[in-house]
Amino acid sequence: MRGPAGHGGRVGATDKAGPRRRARAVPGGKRPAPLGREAWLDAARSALIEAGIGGVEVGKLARRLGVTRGGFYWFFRSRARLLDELLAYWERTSAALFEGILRHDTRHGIREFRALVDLWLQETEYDPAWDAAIRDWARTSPKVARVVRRADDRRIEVLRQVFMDLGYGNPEALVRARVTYYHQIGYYALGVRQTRRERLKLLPYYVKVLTGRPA
Amino acid sequence: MRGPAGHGGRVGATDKAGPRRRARAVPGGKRPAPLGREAWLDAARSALIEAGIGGVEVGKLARRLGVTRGGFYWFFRSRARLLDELLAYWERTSAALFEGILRHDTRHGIREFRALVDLWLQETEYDPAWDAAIRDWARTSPKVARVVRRADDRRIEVLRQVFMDLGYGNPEALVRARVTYYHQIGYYALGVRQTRRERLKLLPYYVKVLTGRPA
DNA sequence: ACTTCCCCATACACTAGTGTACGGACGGGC
DNA sequence: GCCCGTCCGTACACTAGTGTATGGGGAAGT
Repeated sequence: MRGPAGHGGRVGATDKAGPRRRARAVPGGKRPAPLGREAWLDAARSALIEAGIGGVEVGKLARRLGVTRGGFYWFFRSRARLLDELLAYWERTSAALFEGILRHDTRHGIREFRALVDLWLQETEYDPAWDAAIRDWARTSPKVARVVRRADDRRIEVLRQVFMDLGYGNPEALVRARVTYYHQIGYYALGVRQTRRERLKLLPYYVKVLTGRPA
Repeated sequence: MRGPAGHGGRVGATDKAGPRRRARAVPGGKRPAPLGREAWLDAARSALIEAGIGGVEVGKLARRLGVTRGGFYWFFRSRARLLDELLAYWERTSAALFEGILRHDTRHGIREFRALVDLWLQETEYDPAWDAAIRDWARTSPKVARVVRRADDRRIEVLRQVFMDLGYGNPEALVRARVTYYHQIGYYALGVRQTRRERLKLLPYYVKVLTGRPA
C-alpha cells in the first residue's frame, strides 16, 4: 500500500520530543517514536521562515529531522501537497488570533486596542516571522496571495470595528485601521530589532498617533 | 581570456532594444548588438521581482534574453557575483529618491510631505515591486538585510526631518515618521491593489491621520 | 506466533541547476 | 589583410533536487 498521503490528523502543538537530529542512526538501540505528519509540517514551517519557500525541500527537511526522504512520501503525495497543507496550516492557526479580540460582551474600544497591541508586543501567540515568511511566499504565488489577502481583510475589519467603537466615523475608522495594520506589517517586514524598553518607551506616542487620543 | 567579469560600466536605462527573445536564432541575418552586463542585470531584476531570489538563475535569464549561458560567465564570474551587483544596483538606484526631497531651500514641512506622497502614489520613479522583492530577499540573507536596513534608516530620517519641520517634537516626530514609513512598506507588502480613485478619495484622511493636521 | 500495518532506508531514473573548457563568428585597429 | 578582443554556442562534469519502487523492521492486534 502506498499509504494515506491525504489530509489526516490535526496539527497542533508538537510532541515535545525535542530535536531528533542524528538520533535515528542507531540500528542497535530502540526505534524512536515515529514522526508523524506534524513533524514534517513543523519542519517545513521552520524552513519557510529561515530560507523562504525555495528552501522548503524534501531532502533538507529529512536531514533536519534526522531521517531520509523515505517516510515523507508516505504522508504526502508530493512536495506540492506539503506546501498546500502548509498554507492551510497557517490559515488555520492565524485565523483565531484576531477573532478573539471582539469576543468580549462590553465594547470599550480602547481596551480592545490595547489587547491588540499586547498581542503584537507579546509575540507569544502571534509569530511575526511565521507571518512574514508566508507573506514573502505570497508575493510570488497568486494562490497564496489570495489566502493572505483574505486573512488581512478579516484582520483589518476587526481593527475597523475597534476604531468604530472608539467613536470614529466610517471613512476615518477604515483609514486608521489600515494605517495601524499596515504599520504593523511594515514593522515586521523591515525586520526591526528593538529592545523591549525602547518599544515600551515609545508606546504611548504610538497609541496617541494611531488612536488620535492621548494615552 | 576569460573576460573581465568585474565591476564595469554603469547601469542606467536599458538600450531600448526592446524584447530580444528568440531574435538571436537567425544565423543568416546580421548579428544583433551584444547585450552587455546591463541586460543581464535588468533580467535579474525582473526575475527577482517575479520569482524571488531563488528564481534568479543563469539559465532562466539566458532563456529570457534569447541566448545561452555562454555569455553570462564572460560578464560575471559566478551567479553569486551577479547577485552582489544586483544588490549594489538596487542600493544605487534607491538611494537618490528620498534624498532629493529635502533639497529645497525652503522647508515647508507639509509641502515635503506631499512630495513624498506623490512619490509613492505616482510609482514612476519609485518602484514598489522592486523594493518589495529586495525586502523579501533580505529576510533570508543577512548581508542583504544590512543594506536594506541602512536604506530604511536613511528614509526614516528624511521623514523625521519632515515631521520636525511640521512642528513636532523629537519623540513624536520619530514615531510619526515610523508610522508613515512602516505603513507604506506594509501597504506594498500586502500587495494591495486599489484603484487610483479609491486611493485619492481616502488620501485626505490619510494625510490627517499621519500628520495630525487637516488636509 | 502470526499477520498486518505503520514508517523508514535504499536504490534507481529523471530533471535541472552551476561552472568550465573550448571553439568560432564578427568587428575593429594597425 | 591579419590579428585580436568581444561575445556567444556547445559540450562536459558535477551536484542536487523530485518522485517511484521495493524491501524490511518493529509494534500492535488477534
